Amino acid sequence: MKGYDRYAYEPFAVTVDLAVFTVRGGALHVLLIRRGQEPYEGAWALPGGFLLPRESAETAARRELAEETGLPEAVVAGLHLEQLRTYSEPDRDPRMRVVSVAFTALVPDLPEPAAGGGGDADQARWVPVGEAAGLAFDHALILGDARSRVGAKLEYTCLATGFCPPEFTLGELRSVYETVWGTALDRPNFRRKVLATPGFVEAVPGAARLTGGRGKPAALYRAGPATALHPPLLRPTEGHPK
Amino acid sequence: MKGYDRYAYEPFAVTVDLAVFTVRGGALHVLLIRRGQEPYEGAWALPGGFLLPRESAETAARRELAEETGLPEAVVAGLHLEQLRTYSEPDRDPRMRVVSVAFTALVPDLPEPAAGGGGDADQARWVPVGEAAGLAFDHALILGDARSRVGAKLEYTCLATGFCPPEFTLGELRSVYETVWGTALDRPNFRRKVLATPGFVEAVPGAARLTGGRGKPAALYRAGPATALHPPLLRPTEGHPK
DNA sequence: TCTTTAATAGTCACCCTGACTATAAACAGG
DNA sequence: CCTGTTTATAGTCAGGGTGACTATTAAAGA
Repeated sequence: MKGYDRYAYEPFAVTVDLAVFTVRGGALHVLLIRRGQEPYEGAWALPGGFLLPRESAETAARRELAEETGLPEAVVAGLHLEQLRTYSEPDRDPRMRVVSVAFTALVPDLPEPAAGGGGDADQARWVPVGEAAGLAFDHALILGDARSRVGAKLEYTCLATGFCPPEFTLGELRSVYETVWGTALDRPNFRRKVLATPGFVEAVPGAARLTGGRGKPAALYRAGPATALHPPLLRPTEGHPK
Repeated sequence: MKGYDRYAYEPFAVTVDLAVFTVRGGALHVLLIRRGQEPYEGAWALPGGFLLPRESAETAARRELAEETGLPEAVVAGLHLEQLRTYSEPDRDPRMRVVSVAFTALVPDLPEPAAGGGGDADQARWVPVGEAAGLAFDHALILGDARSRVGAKLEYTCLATGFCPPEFTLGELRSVYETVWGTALDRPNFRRKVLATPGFVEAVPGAARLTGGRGKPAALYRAGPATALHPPLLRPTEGHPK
């Protein structure tokens, strides 16, 4: 706060931008909206918006998330939402100086294409991250940073369960890792590792899921109370031959 | 950017705050300045200041760091500086709405008490983190977050060398870990681990340090090109008995 | 000279991990 | 109805990293 009263300070516009991920059909998807006006009219962009006068960035991010996904407030309140970083390059918005606090969120595969509800976005859609090109502003950079962060977080936190419905099989959980990391994991080893981590998942007392797809029916699990993974679940040979 | 032209947006003041750490005499220290005016006049605070009109937060943070520490620009340009997170609670500053982007920096033990140079702070001082109480604004929260981050980063990155002078002994490096983590580490095991990680440190071709302190003279090392630690160097029993 | 301190070398057992094999239980198709 | 495919689950085995520990060397200080 040095110089607080000495420098003339410039007012900035402050926004939040959200990189909302889900796993759908074996591919990592991100929620994008189509811009309805200049600049970048017609281009796809990350959802987001201005902070209201008495809102923190976290509050604004959760509000925007609820508006864009159409999820009920109660559900949104329980979702994993995390500050990524703040983007403040002077020319990131061609009209004026905008500082944006970026967030990352993980949601299970939603039944509807999202954003039919209260959102005032022109159009909203889940897009495979590989196909998200030509994003407005510096949103490609933000998306890249968010993608890296999510991949890294899977290694040493339990938040992969955030991509899963309330009850899931170990196969579904493994497919989250395989989808985000883009690598295949050994089934028995993954199972051993997850079950050996106390508090990561807990078995559902009821029966096993029956005629889901092909193959032997799998047991159902719920997310456990743990948040960190010790020791971590490292992705294979991530450029570093272990 | 949804609603960009729909909501009336409120202008905010944007600042950077810096948690600058160093290891000195077996204790983790943080750089604090004494506030010269209200609010919190006379209280200690993290160094920081407003973004200039065409500055990014990163640029502003590095500029403030140079001003506060009195280090030459060339040195500051090479220091490790990392965004921590953005603090945007509406009432974090009693006068007006201020959004602050917080950064963490690691510096070697500086010869001078710092901030005699170009800084316009009332007074600047290195303070052991344990004795930093009654900080202005939400700076105690920021300091706590920064401290956690630094501790965690030591586990899976090489940035402990950022606390060391250009050439250092393994004992000095180990003392960085012990100081930040507050735990004792086994000497031989630490040595084995560090030397087994390619690119973490590299031996200095010259001779060993001679009459430093007591004990057998130690070999000198430099920071290597690696930035990540695979596998990580986990702190002992960090609540999770491995 | 003897003690203390720190650096360095080396040992050993345990556990985690990756790689792999085997069995069970569903479905698809002929 | 049988067979092949798919997935879940159980289990084995060797190698590597780690924690715990001992031993040796080389300096400073009393």
